[in-house]
Amino acid sequence: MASHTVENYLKALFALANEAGEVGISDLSDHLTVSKPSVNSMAKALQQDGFLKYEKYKPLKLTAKGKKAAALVVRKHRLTEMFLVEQMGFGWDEVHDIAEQVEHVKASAFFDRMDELVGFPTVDPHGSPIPDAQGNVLEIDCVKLSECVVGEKVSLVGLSQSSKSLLAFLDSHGIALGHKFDIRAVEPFDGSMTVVHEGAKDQSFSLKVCERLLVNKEA
Amino acid sequence: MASHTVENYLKALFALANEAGEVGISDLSDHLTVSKPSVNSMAKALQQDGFLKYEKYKPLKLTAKGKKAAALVVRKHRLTEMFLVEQMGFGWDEVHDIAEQVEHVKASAFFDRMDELVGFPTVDPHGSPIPDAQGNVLEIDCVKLSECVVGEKVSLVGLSQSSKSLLAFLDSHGIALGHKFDIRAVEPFDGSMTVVHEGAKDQSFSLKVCERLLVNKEA
DNA sequence: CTACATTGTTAGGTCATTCTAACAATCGAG
DNA sequence: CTCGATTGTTAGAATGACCTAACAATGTAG
Repeated sequence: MASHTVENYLKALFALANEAGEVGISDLSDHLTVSKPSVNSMAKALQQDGFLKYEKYKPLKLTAKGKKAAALVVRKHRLTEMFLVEQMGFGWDEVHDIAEQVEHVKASAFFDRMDELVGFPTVDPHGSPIPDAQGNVLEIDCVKLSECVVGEKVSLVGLSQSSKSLLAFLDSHGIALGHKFDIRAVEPFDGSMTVVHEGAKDQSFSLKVCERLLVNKEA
Repeated sequence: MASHTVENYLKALFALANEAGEVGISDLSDHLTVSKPSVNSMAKALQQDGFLKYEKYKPLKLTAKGKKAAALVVRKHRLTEMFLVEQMGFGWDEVHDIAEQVEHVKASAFFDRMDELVGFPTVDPHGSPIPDAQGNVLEIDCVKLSECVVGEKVSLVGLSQSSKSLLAFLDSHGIALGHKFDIRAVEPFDGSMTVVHEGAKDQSFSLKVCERLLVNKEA
């Protein structure tokens, strides 16, 4: 089985490919806070093990094997997050760091049982899809709130790059997954948006926030 | 914090000291299935970090710091076992291997929450005491069943060196922690014992089994 | 008290993972 | 197209954890 370290590289590769398309050595280096030469040599090792297609000066590409291995780590991570929230009473802002560690546990029975106990969820507490046991990821039909226009009614289905501070922001504004928003205004100057939150009070979000909120247009 | 490996050495040192008193390099080497030179150099490293008192050719001795660190790992292990049985529906024979991995998770909030959810237990599913958050271990008042004599009434409070096969044996004989036994006979030839199990049916156990059953005489 | 078995130590080497320093390739702006 | 910035690569070394081979100390049976 892949080491702790290898699993982290795979996970990073997988995540970066999903949001940025092409992944370079530097991207990984930044994301994992590891030097570029380290990434370089790991890339060669991963290629050796068939996880990665790597050619000098070319972007890194996970093979099918690599994608599957990565997806299975992501599965463990997200099932853990779900379990931590649903069964252990943690807040959605607390679970990432714990899951980051628990995901490296090998015993698959552990995760299968979590899956069962939380009722075979398809998304984690931040709305990210949970890959199935074969490593298949169900794509979620959503767009960034920032790409929506005035008059649209949308509901929050997920977050892009959720961070502790984003989650804290959402909590402090009473926002949770599934909430509905009517888009009232988009400020041309800075891209900030004014919306009606759950048919009740008006709120205004900066572009930075709107780019992180993934919504579904069939509100 | 101590690495995964260091935690395993500490745990082994702790366990061996509790059952054998003196711990030598070879004991650890056997227990961890690692070569003696490896143990030797790790001993020096642990000494360097203040976990161990080590002098050439002398038995290994955990320092107070070492004992505490070890106890905290044991705590995580045993809380996990308890959680796996009580909250996740695993059998007592399945939890050791999973806990062996989960115990290395750093996030203490994770274990504190387990502790809470299973009601702050003092012993794990095999009757072994769970150290408290400060690393103190409550000694359990018990003796081996093999040390008891005819006529005594005892109850099972724990197991010594529980293994998958011992647990399977107990399961197949319907024996669980808390069950009561009246000692009917002790066979002088091989030390096997005949007992009345839970006031009902007679059962006979080999010496090997009796040495693994820890009982309390105030049945 | 010697001899052998057990136990522990040293020396030296491997592998995974990381680093820094120095250099090379690529790409975009002008 | 050339220059400089960015990005990627090589070389070389460190660290933690492990190994085997060879040797040294210890302790016990006779």
